[in-house]
Formats: sequence, C-alpha cells, structure tokens
Amino acid sequence: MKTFYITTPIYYPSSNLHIGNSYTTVAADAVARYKRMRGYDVMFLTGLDEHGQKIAQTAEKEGVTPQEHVDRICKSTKELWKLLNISYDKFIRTTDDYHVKSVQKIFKELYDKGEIYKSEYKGMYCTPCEAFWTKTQLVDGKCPDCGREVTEMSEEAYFFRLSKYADRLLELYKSNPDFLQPASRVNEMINNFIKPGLEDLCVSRTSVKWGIPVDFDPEHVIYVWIDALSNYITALGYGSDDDSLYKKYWPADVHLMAKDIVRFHSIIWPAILMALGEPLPKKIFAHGWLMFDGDKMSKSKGNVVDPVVLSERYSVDAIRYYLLKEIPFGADGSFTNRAFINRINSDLANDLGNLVSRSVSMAVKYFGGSIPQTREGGEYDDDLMSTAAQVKTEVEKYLDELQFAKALTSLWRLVSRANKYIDETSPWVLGKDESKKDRLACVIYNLCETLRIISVLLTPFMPQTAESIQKQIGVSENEVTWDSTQSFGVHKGSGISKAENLFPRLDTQKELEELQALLEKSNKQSAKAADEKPADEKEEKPQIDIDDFLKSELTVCRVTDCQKIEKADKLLKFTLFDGVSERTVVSGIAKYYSPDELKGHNVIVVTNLKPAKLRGVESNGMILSADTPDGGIKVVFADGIPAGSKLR
RNA sequence: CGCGGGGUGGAGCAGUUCGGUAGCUCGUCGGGCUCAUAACCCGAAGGUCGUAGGUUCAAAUCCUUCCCCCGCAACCA
Repeated sequence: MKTFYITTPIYYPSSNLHIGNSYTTVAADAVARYKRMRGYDVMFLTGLDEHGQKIAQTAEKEGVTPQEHVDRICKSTKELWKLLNISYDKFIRTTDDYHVKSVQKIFKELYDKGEIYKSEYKGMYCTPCEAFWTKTQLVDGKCPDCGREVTEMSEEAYFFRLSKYADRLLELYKSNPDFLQPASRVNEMINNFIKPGLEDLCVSRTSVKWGIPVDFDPEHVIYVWIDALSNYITALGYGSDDDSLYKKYWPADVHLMAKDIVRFHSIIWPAILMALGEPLPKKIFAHGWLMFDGDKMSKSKGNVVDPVVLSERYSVDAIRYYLLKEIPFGADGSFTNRAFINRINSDLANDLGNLVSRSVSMAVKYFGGSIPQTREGGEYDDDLMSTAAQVKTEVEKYLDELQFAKALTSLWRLVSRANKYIDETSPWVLGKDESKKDRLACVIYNLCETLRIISVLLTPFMPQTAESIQKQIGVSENEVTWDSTQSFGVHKGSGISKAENLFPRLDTQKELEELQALLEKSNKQSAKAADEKPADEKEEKPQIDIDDFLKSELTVCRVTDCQKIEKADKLLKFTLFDGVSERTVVSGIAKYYSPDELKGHNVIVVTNLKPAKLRGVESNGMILSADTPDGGIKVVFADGIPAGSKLR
C-alpha cells in the first residue's frame, strides 16, 4: 500500500493558537482525508513544541509549572482540532517521553559523528538580565536592556556544523526544484541566507532550563532546532526500540507550514538530516498568511480572528471552506467580516445549500424519495456528466498540487452546472405532464448523482457537509468512495429524504454587526489578558541606587533640525542644541513622527551617552520617549523649559 | 542601487511563461422562472490593465524610466 506522510509544524504554545495555525492544520487535514480516500496509508502528524525560555516565563507569570502550562494549552489545542474536525493520526508533544529520549540520542549521535562540537558561545553577559548580547547589540558597551555593565563571558555551548552544508543545500534546490514550494521561496533562501554564508548553529544553552538536557553533559539543554525539528522523525519512533513506523513512512511527503518558518525547514532541517545520513523530506510547502482587511493579524492591533469564536456562531465547515478558499497558492489571503458572510451566503447557502435543497425536495415531491427505474435521457445530460468528469479530474490535480482554492473553485463549477441543469430541464414543467414522467425521473436521478459526486469531492474540505448531503440523498458507504465519482449510475435511486437546510441564509447587515461585535469582544478580552502580562514583564528591572541614576546626564535640547535617514525605515537624524553646542542624535521613531512635527520642539536627551554609529551616522545621545500601551512611541516633550536645562 | 511580492471595471482576483477579440467571483441594473434557502437561470452597464517612453502590423503581456503599496532583511542608543 502506498504511504503518505504529511505534517504540520508543531506549534509553540506560549499562548493559545491563532487562526493561522488553524489554516495550516485544516489544509493538512484536507490533504490527509483526500489521500486516504485515494487509497493511501496516511500518517498525518501535528503537535506542540513545548520547550523554551518563553514557555517557562509565561508559566512563571501564571504561577504554574511549565508542564502545567503546556498541559493546559495542549488540552485546548486538542479541543480546537476536534472542533475543526482535524483527522490527525498522531499528536506529538516535545515533552513526551519517547521524544525526549530520541532527541537525546540524535544529539549524541551527531556529537559522536563530529557534526556537533563543543565550543564557546562568546558574548557579553548581563547578570541581572540573565542575557547574552553580541558586541554589535550593545549600547556603548552596556546592556541594551537595562544599560548596566556587561561582562565578557563565554558560555559553553554545542554547535552544529551547519556551514559545511551550504553547497549540498544549493545542490538540493537545484536538482530538486519541487523540494521547496512555491518556487519563489527558493531564491529567497539562497539570496538571503545561504549566499551571505551560513554560520554554525548554536544548538544548546546552559542559561535555559526548560528543555531536554544533553544526557552526556546535563548542564546543557538542547536548543529548539534539534528538539523541535526532529519531531517529524521521533514521532515515527526514530531512535527508539521500535522504528517500524519510521521505516514505513519516512521520508515525509509534505511538510506543510506558513511562509515565516520555511527557512528552518529548508535549511536547518535538511542539514540535520544530511548529518544523520537520513533521507530528506520530499517537499516543503509554504502557504501564505491570512491577513485581516489586508493587515497582519496581531494581538496588539486587536484584529485577531479566533476560530473558536467563529465556531460559536457559524458551522465549522463554513470556517474550513473560507480558509481553504481564501488563501491562494503562494500568496496571502484576507479575512474580512463582509467577505466571510458573503461567502457563506453566496457559495454555501445560495449555490450549494440551495442546490441540495431543491433537488432533494423534488425527488421527494415527485417520487416520494424513490426514483423509478424507467428513465429517459435527454438534452443537457451529457453536458452535465462531462462537466462532472472534468471537475473530478481538476479537483484531483489541484489537491495534488495543494491548491485548495482552485480545487474548490473547480468544484463549484459543477454546483453551478447542476443549478443550470435544473433550469434547462424545468422539472416542474415535466411534473405536470404524466407522459414526461420518464424524463423527469432521469432528470431527478441525474441531480442526485451529481450531488453524490459533489459530496464525495467535497469530503476532504467539508466532511460534515458531505456527510449531511449523503444522508439526504440516501447513499451508503460503498457508494461514496472516491472512485465511485468516475461516472453516473451508482445511486440506487431510493432512500432520498429532506433534512434541514445545510447553510441557512444570513441577513448580511445584521450578521455583519453581530460578527463585528463578537470579534471585538473577544479581542478586548485577550487584550486585557495580554495587558497584564507585559506589565509585570517590564517591572523586572532591578532596583538601582541614586548614584546609578545620577550617572546619566539629562539635558533639555531644542530640535534645530530633523531629517529622515535614507535606507532606514525607522531612523530620524536630529540636530539638537543643548544650550552650549549642537550635536547629532539618531532616534528610531520615524514610524511615529515626521521630521517636521519635531522641529522647534524641546526634548529631553541623555547627553552623556557614549557615541554610537547607526547606519553610518554617529549618534551622541538618546531622546527620551515612551512606549505607549497601544504599541506606539511618544516623545517626551519639554517645551517651555529652556534648552540647556539639566534634569535631576 | 539589500531580497522578494504586488498595482487589471465599485470590491477581491485570473490572464503576463510562448504578444493578436481583457476573463472570473461579489456588488449594481434589466429580464426569465417558481422546484428551491427573497434562492436559481439569462442578459446589460462598468476597465485607455500604476506612470512615461520604446520595440512591433499588433503590448495587460517584451524592453527601459519613474511612482505607489506590502512582506523579509537592515534598523529602535
């Protein structure tokens, strides 16, 4: 039996998942269902990446252990997948025992092979912040976070010899053009990451505690790369006593993911596998993001669409349909409330739902749910059937290419064709003439067959809806196999019964208001929850005494000139008068202020900061500004206080 | 000159590889139908295909200039 192994990424549960994760998972689910119907032995893997500093911090804030935190998120994730009808075969958690053991084994093996070596992670360490910084990150030799002295320290760390795989990776892309899709991503990887030179990858930390320890050197915790990426093979038992699944399913047919993490999957992951001497996955497939009104969804913008919230009001299949229809191949999609409601109304209620409703109603009305065996063919029949055959072929082709939107568009061509067929054949006219009964029987039968085919082709995308259609037209399991869509004539012609409408039509105006209110409410709640977290995050800074503070010289300066720095999105170059002389200061607030609105104002400047070069411009000081809760930046103005005044 | 994507009727998109009546969905308007969820079917209006120039018998499509939007990278002293 042919096997098919498809994966989603393992998601990072520092907070609840968002709709982007849902898209990836729904898409993978559609493929998995499709492949199963095509007779493949499918392994569909999803899961969670549960280690790392951020998880530990989040847990601490919540006053629970990291394990308790991830257990909770894991539960809600599984609930979400259940809600969305995700048919995963295995759910891996990186805290699972078998994963931990295998990762340790992999790490050891790479070490023994010399692919991982122990070295020093050199950097500047800030003790209070417990953080490493590279020299370029430092602010005048001080911690960019808290401004305190840092000491040059080297943390012992293990490194993976990523650099030596650059050539082999280039060769992989070249000889295997389908490895990374869409193809536009390949150039991005080559130009941005491989050509500038790959550096060896730091694969362990001693400063992080929540993770898998290196078993032969327990001070070290295995960093995300090897821990998370190898889930794709540990889930199959790689490195365990029983690796039969690994032998059966690896290499993966598709690693599906959003475009932001292709880099790890197309560079680091193949390199790790090369180092292990294992086969590479056949395909990395990157899809676009779901934007909100053309904007990136983010919690701070409060424009997040929560699938759980949507599902409280709309059917799961409506959500699945929208996701799969609205994100085109190789590009981003967009969620808007209006588009969502319109899609439900026009595609699902008007086209599909109504087709089922009118067809089934007629079957019941004219024949009591059992269509006579004597049927007379006629005009339009052939066209309907050939459309069905074409659509089947197209759906298969597009699903094989992971082009869900196109597959659905194609499928809807058949829905439209069927609606038109009803119009062309006018069964209600035939129904009034007893002599046309045989023709009527044929028309109704053809409609049921079309519905049967539609329902089967629809199953990967909208399993519940498909089932509901099949129930109404009264077909049994062996009449809804994928191969049964090859031609008409499968349906026995009886057992048809009307049920509730699949997708009730929505009142657009009213629905729009209520949907908007619903989303706003949920965004406010999550904003509130998020608000409480960053608040105490900031207060972590240690207490300082007055001497520390007095080291800073704060001076009121007048902005005599201000200009944008070319080639830098965020930087403004200021000429400031500090009461004695002029100085140049660079500040990263170009996104929030135009040069003109700052000229002539007085601002507060840290004037004894050591100079630093930013994009080639030397900056002598720092303008005081504040991060506002909505994510913006406001300069602290000191208009009315003469330039040159010292603060204390 | 950092890398890449995009600018096509009111909205969202296809078409650009290999030049030759500009197409789809939604919306609007008109008509048909009454089986059906005020649904369905047919038709119409609406676009000098971002800008300027070039190649050509012919350009949304090829070449060049410029403008604008969006990611990534850089960048927040």
